[in-house]
Amino acid sequence: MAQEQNLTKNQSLVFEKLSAADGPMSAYDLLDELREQGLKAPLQIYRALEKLQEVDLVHRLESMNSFVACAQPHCHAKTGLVAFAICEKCGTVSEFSDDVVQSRLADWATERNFTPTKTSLEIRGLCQGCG
Amino acid sequence: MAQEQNLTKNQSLVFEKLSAADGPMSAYDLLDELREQGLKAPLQIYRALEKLQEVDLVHRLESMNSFVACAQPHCHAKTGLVAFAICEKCGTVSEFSDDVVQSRLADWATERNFTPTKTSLEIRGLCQGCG
DNA sequence: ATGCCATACGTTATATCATAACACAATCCA
DNA sequence: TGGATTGTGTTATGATATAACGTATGGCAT
Repeated sequence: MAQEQNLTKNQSLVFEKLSAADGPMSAYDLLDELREQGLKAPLQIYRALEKLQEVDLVHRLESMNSFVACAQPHCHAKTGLVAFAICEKCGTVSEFSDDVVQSRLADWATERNFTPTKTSLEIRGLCQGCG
Repeated sequence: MAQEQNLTKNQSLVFEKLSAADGPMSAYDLLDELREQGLKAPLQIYRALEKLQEVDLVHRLESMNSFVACAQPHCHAKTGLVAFAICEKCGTVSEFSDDVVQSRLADWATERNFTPTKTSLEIRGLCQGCG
């Protein structure tokens, strides 16, 4: 944390909105909800999101072009690999990580001299309540 | 296999083009290259891609909004989970699968009564030659 | 304090990716 | 034979993302 202290106005607005949401939001969702705070252009959102991803406060869900506030900023910055389970019915996103998966992937990369920069792991499906 | 026999004209065109390519292509890349074969609209491409994904001849790379021909249609249809390593410099995509990763994720899902429909696992980074 | 650098901001315009809606054609097979 | 399913073609539109430009702000070494 403490990172949250360093955020600029736009970054804070986006982060607060995303944290308050109960699920993922697209950049344009965020823009719509932040117009009354003075934000007017997509780039303002995308730039804030870019920074927030850099400092691990926000994750991008590649499979649905949207964004979520990180569930536990403190932990995951260390663990590296973050995975998501996304319910296609109710939209709930569960964030988790798995050391075994992580090390298997690290092994794969090491064996092939592949240098990973970012990994995305997303499971689409139906959650307990919706299954 | 044999599946390739059942493809329609548009599906074949898209699959052939994608198979001949040495890397991923976007839907609009495909459209540009298939105009001379008579394809004119994005939907013709997207519909073909949709079918090709259903029969496991093509994969979608979520992190880059593009598509690749499946490296080994016969095997992967069984294995279920397919992972990709994507070089951000040269664009090369390596397809692989890992039973351990797969079973860990299956366990996670089972424990939570989550019913997976599709999983995407993509590692961005630099390949051996580009690292 | 001055000048420089890195970072963020605001704005307009544009690029890129994807689907809705409608009408028509081909095929299967009950 | 006629209904269901799947594929097609077309136009229009929606949704997501970035380029390019200029300005402003804050740190910090001189």
